[in-house]
Amino acid sequence: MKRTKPKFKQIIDAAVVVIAENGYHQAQVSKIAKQAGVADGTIYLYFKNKEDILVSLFQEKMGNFIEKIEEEIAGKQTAAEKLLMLVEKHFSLLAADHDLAIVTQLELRQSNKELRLRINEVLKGYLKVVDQIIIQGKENGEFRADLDVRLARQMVFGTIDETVTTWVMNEQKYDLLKLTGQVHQLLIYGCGFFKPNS
Amino acid sequence: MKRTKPKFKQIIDAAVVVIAENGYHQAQVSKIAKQAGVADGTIYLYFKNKEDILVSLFQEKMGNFIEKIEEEIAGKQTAAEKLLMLVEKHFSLLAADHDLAIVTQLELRQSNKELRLRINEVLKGYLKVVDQIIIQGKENGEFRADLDVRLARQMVFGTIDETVTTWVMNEQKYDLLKLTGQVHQLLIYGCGFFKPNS
Amino acid sequence: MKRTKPKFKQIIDAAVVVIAENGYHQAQVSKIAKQAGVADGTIYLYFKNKEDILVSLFQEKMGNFIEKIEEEIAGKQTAAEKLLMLVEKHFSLLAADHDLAIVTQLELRQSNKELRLRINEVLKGYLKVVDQIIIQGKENGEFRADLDVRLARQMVFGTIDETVTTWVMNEQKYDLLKLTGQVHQLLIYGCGFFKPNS
Amino acid sequence: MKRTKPKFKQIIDAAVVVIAENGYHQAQVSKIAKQAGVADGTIYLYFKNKEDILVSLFQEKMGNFIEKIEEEIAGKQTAAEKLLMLVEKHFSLLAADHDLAIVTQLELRQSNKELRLRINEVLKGYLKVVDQIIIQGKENGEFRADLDVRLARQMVFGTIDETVTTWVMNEQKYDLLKLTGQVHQLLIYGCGFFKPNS
DNA sequence: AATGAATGAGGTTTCATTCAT
DNA sequence: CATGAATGAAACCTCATTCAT
Repeated sequence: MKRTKPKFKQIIDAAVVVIAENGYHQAQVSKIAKQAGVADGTIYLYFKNKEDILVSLFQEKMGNFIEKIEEEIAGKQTAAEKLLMLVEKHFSLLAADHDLAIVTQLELRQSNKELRLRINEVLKGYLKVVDQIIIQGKENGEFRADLDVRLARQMVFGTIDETVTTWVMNEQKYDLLKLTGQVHQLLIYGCGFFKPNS
Repeated sequence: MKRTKPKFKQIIDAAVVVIAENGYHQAQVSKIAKQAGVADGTIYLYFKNKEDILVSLFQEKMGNFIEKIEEEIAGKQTAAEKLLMLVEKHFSLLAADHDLAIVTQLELRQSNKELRLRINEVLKGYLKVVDQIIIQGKENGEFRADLDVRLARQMVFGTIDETVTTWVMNEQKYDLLKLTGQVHQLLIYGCGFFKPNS
Repeated sequence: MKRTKPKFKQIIDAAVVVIAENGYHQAQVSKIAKQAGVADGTIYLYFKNKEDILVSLFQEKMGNFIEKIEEEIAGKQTAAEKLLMLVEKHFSLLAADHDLAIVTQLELRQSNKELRLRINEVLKGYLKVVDQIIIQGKENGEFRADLDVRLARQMVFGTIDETVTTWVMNEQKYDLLKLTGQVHQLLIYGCGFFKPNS
Repeated sequence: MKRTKPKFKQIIDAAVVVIAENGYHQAQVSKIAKQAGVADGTIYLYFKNKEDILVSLFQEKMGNFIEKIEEEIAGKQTAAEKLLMLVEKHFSLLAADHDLAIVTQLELRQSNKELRLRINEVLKGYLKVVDQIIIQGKENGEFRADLDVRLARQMVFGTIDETVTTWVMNEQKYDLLKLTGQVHQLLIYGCGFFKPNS
């Protein structure tokens, strides 16, 4: 399996660095090869084409991402606690890797429609986790019974994503992790966690 | 004033159509000129360069957008009513122009960093409107007093944007406008509109 | 006759200024029109095309040039005196019009082969004057009998031209006119004015 | 070192042929590539841009030029002999390569100011050689003590250059080399080689 | 497995010239 | 006579991908 060979990860990590430093449109294959310490042609022994590098990058990094979040969530009971963990992990994982944050929030979004569709495929795993939390919340009465799962998921992902993007665009000047509590509150209130005043 | 001449709008509208149909990277100036019914060179009598077409497109369309929303909002009293109008207008304006929706949600995001920075400048006007609503809501007690304005704004914009993007990516198969009420509810609950159950 | 109308000269003078200030390749017809205070299209009422402006410019300016030199030379007796006057006038006329000097020595030489051939046609009048001086010098014994007229003419023109070009390239920092005597000496010595040592 | 690779010279030689045959402004990169038998893109593995081809062309050819002349001159004793050798080599090298003569005397002069400045840098090496000959001539009494070195150099270069240009413009119909003796005589007389008659 | 020299398609922009007013 | 908005052809350069070694 190619994906397990050392050069596979080596090239992906090089891609993250090169894209973060130079931007998506200035991340030529030759630059990535140089950063990875291999010849241009070697890239094509591990990846079908340039798009494949980027999709693999997202799969690899986001795969880890989802796995870690699922592990942490498994240990929590309530939907609200799970959501808190999700936000915290989402923030902490990106805050821990500045280059990756730049790549996922800013640079990779400049890719063409086809590539973004394939990236969205990868994202679906993450969105399913969110859906499960919301469904659980509705079932056990934490959240409103009339909550639309898809819309709630869009609020959760949209809010988290917009928060991280704003943080990256502000050059990560403030502490993203400190926002966890307030963002979590926005989300669970939006989900009707506390019953509207009766 | 160039921006008032008929060909200025003519070229911008042509750009929207061409980008929506062919994608950002396949929207050559010659295609836009052909669609607009002018010569390639004529484009450059009205725009400094290709980037200027795209920025002007955004300014023109989003400018209208913000103006219309501000007008409608002015007639409303409460922050919740204003937010409802904002969501409704945002959805209805994009639902009314399928091509424009594709361009703003998917295609224009592929532009390079410099162009996106200039687009963000235009967006700031929109975000200010959101901020004002949130501030009013906090002041008159509709919203939580401990609500962080910036985070709330990010939730509002992130949720709306994510909702529209999902709708566009699903090829606009369902009625975006029908989501208005539920999205609005998510947002005002998130803002603590109804006091947590006491 | 078009050439006598005021706008004809007006446009030519504008061309000299624009070319001197912007360089040959940045001297667009529209810039010349603006400098001349006329519309772009008006240029084409007085000149067949852009090349015609440049050839006319050279004819007009160099025509004056040759006329003035011929007048001055007519009053001199010996070939050596005539050559001195030629050098002096050549230097003084270009030193008096810095823009024209830049245009003739640097900018107009960037024109294409065809244009340069037409410019050379105009130059022939000047070269004939030089030839006549050299022939007279040979006939009356001032110059060597074995002097090749064509080569001598090339020395005269080449030396004067190179001197002026160097002066222009040095941004006209020193006094060109002060070189007259020494340049003259180079030329008449080259022509064998003083008999080789016997 | 790129400059030593065979394709470097191959492309430069192709550029000389293409420019000589088509003229400076009709010498597209694609034509040069075709003539050199390489792909368009290959050009850019050896040259930064089109201008770099032309500067390198001049450096390469004129570099050889200056080297050869310096070698030949080293074997001569007097300034007059050295000057004779300079004229002879200058004429013979250009007479031996008709295309190069066209390129250096006519076509390359159409280049823009920046390119010509870089070409002039290369020329300075040639002019230094001339200066040294003149200075030697003055020191050992061959030439006039009051000879201005800079003006004399301008005469030498101006005369030689004008002679070659005229020969090229006359389509190289006559034998340039046969002019060597007479041109040499013009130059050394101009330098006062034979004392003026006393 | 690894290399890296070579390939070649494709698009933005300028500007001389025209012609309807 | 004069205008100036409109035209449209034409070329440099980049970079993902290949393949002989």
